[in-house]
Amino acid sequence: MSNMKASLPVIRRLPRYYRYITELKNSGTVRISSSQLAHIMGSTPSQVRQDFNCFGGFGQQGVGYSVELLHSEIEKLLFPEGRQRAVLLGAGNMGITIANFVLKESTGVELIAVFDSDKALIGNKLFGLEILSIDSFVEFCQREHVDIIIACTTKEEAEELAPSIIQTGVKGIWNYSHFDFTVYDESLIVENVHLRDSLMALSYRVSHKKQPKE
Amino acid sequence: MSNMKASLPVIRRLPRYYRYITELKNSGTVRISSSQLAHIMGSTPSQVRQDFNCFGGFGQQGVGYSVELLHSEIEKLLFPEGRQRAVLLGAGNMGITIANFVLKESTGVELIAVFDSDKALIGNKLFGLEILSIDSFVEFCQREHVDIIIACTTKEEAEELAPSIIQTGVKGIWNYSHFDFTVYDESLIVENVHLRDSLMALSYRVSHKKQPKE
DNA sequence: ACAAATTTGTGAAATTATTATCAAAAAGCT
DNA sequence: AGCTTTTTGATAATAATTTCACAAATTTGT
Repeated sequence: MSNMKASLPVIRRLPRYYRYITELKNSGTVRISSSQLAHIMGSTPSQVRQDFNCFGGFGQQGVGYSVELLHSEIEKLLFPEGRQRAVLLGAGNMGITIANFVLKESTGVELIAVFDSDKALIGNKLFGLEILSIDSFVEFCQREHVDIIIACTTKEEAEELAPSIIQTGVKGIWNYSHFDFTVYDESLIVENVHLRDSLMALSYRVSHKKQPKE
Repeated sequence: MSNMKASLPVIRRLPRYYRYITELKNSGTVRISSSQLAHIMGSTPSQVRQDFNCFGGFGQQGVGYSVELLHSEIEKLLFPEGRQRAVLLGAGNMGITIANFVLKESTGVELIAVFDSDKALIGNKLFGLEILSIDSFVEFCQREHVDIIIACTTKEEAEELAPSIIQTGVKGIWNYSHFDFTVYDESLIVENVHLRDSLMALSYRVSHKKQPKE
C-alpha cells in the first residue's frame, strides 16, 4: 500500500497540501473531499486521491478526508523527528534574507550557523548567530552533523567550495548560487532555486504568449 | 519547422542553456555537440536536440552547434525587443533583496517602480527608486504599461491585492508571497517561487532518502 | 574521389504523469 | 432495513515527456 514511492511531482505538491490543510484546520473545518481540495489546489480530484495514495491513502470511502488526520499525516511526512540541521554559506544580501526566512518560517529546518569568506563580516552577529569563517565550515558540518547546506555565495565561490561541500557529507544543498551542483550519484540531493532562471522563464512566457484577439 | 510550441519543461531549461552557452562563448568555444552540451546540462543528447528543434533546430548535421549562433538565437528567445517592465509590491526584507537582484542581474526585465502599504516607508528611496503608496499601483501599471508584477507582500496582503492585480491587466506575476494566485484563464501567467515549499520539498527528500547501505 | 566517422533532425518507442472509470464502503434518508 | 447518494482506493486510459534509433548531411582521412 504505502510502499509506492512518491515521485518528485508528488513531493513538490506536498508542501502546498500542507499549507492549505493547515489553513482549513485553523478555520475549524473537520472534513474535506478530494474534489473540494482539488478546487483549492487547482488540480483534479483524481490527482488528490492519487497523491495521497502514495503515502497509504488517508481517506475513508464514502466519507472523505479528516482534516485533522490529513494535517498530522502530512506533517509527519514533511517534518521528520528531530529537525534538519542547516548552515548558511554566504552572508550577503540574499544570505541575510534567506537566514531571516528560515529562522522565522516553520519549515522543519533549523539554521545553526552562518559562514562567510569576507573577513570584515566574520565575528558579526546575524539574527543572533555569529558569522564564522568559511575556512571552518567543513569541520563544523562534520562535527555538528549538519544535514543541509544553504548556498548563498557567488557562482565563483560556490564552484570553488563544491568539493568541500561534498566532503562534509551533508545530505542536501539548497542552492541559490548561480553555480549548478551536478551530482551524479544520489547521495546528495540538490534543490536549485535559481531566481534568475525563474524570472527569465516567466519573461519568456509573457513575451511569447499569444495576444488576446482584438 | 519552428511552429512547434515549446512545452513548459523546455521553456524552463532555456535559461540554463543560455547560462552555459554564455560561459562557453566567453571562454572562446566556437562549436559544441549535443552530447557535450548534454553532459554540462546533466541531460541527454536527445533531449538537447529535441529541445532546440522546438525553436527550429540551430545545428548542422555532421557538424554540431555554433556557440555563437546558439547564444544569439536563445538570447532572441529570452530577451524580447524592449525589456519587460516590472513593478515590485512590498519593500520588506524579501522585496529589497529581489529589487536588488532584478536591478543587478541581466534578465530582460526592468524594475521601474516599488510600492508598499507601510506609510513609514513611502517616500524613501530603494536603489534610486522612490517607494510609492500601494494605493497608486493600479493606476500606475495601467498608465505605464507594466508587464510584470513582482509580489513580495505577506500572504494576507497578496490575497487582498489580487483583484487589483488582475485589474491592472499585467501579463505576469512573479510571486514570492505565500498566497497562490489561481488564474483560470491564460491571460495572466503566474510564476510561483514559494521558497518555503522548495525548502520543505528538499527536507522531505533528505529525510526520506534511502540510507547508503552500511 | 571515396570510405569511415561524426553528428544533427525527426519520427517512433518507452517512460512518466495525469485524468477517467468504476467497484466497494459509508452515511443519510424514508 | 433497504435504497440512494457520496466518496474513496485502485485500476485503466490518456496525455505528456523523455529517450531511442536511424537516415541524411558534413567532415576527415587516405
